[in-house]
Amino acid sequence: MGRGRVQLKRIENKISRQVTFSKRRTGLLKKAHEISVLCDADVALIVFSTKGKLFEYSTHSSMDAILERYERYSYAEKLLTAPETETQGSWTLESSKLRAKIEVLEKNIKHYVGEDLEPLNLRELQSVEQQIETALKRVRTRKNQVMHESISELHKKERSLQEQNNTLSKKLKGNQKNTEQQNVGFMFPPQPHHLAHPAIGSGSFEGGGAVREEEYSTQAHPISGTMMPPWLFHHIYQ
Amino acid sequence: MGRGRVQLKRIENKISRQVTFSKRRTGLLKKAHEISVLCDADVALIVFSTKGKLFEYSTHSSMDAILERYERYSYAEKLLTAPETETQGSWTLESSKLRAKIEVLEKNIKHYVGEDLEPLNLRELQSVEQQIETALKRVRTRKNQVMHESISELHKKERSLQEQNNTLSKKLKGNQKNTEQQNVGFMFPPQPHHLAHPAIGSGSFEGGGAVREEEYSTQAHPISGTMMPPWLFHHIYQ
DNA sequence: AACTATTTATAAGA
DNA sequence: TTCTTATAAATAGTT
Repeated sequence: MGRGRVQLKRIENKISRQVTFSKRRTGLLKKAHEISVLCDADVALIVFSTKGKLFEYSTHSSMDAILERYERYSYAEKLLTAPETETQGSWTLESSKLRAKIEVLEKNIKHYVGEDLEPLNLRELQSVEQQIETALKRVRTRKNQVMHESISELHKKERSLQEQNNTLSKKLKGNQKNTEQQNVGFMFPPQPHHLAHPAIGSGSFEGGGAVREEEYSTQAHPISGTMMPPWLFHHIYQ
Repeated sequence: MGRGRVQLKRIENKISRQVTFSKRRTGLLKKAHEISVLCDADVALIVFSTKGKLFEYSTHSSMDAILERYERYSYAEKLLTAPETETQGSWTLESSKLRAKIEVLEKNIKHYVGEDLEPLNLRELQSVEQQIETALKRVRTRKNQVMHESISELHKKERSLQEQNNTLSKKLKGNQKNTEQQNVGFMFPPQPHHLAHPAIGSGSFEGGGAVREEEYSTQAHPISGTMMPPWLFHHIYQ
């Protein structure tokens, strides 16, 4: 798209290669974002320039989440694809046993992941459904717990800092009664990384009440409302 | 690009969402390939459809290589994923590696079943939750399908039996005009056990319509206000 | 799965 | 880089 066709081969001129890279990278990230929004897909895109600079885009569920999902998804396939070219005699037997076990485990996983459901009858489907529901409940419970722990830890930290703050403030007042302007406030220290999530780290979260899971899957975009498109946001801030 | 602009928001119509996904996915993969060739970049693209199907593209240096590079580049914490140090090729898997795989699979299953969640952090928990939700949707969709199939089959049977019944009834009337008391009705044969649900056997349900997957996640109650008892409702619509 | 009318992306030039 | 513009490509809506 542009003036003149383009051959699908490496652009030799370094400058125009760079320019093209910059333009197309923008376009690619944009399109990745578009398909993820329009079609409700999970997308992860990683691009390394020739020089080794990284550019990335990923749907709300962070890059790591998607990569993890990818690994899980492709893991089974890899195992299945792993060909049987056994040469060693001594451990062939044991090996085949292990393989059998793997097969069983994989079938199990497939059902948990909602694949290969065709052969199941109604009763079996219901059983699987029930199991999955239980699992979901457990996962949510655990998530809840983790969040509450984080929150109360933060509260604790907050209280302790406040105390310290007050103490220092008093000392300061006692020491320098004559001084007019006094610095009383102290900054909080930086939060540990795993708590630095915009929705969790910042206020606006009710620590007391029950936690509804929905709030976390719908990751509000921190900069929505600004002039910057989300696919660019990544380059700059992440 | 096309007839009419497109709003950057989820396409609500399922069919056109799917069509758009298919088209744009092709385009996206193509462009990913193009930039990698033209600009000599390393690209990894992962796309999961709404339904959880995986599509991927990666430059010559395999997906794993790029993901590893990514992980190296960005500080990485991976949990469920085994480091996968295997060299590709036609070689044999050693027992110890098989064991390692089994371990991973078992860990995976445990997570799907909602066990061993303690070591997972918030992000990982969310990822697991999302996967389980997807699985649940799939299982329910499949169950629904099975039930609809059963129902329409029963309707067919019912019609055919009714016809037969009528035919026999007519014959009987013609044969024995003089007899006062006549047995006209015929019993249905016993239903197969898994279908012997009181409300399914009786009419009042439209077996024909296609079932949209969305109906199961959005808890809309399409038939509230009908005569159908809630327990059946649950099976069919959830 | 094809067909087009349009919108987008982008190559080249400045 | 950024802007402009001519043109190639992608694709939304339709059949």
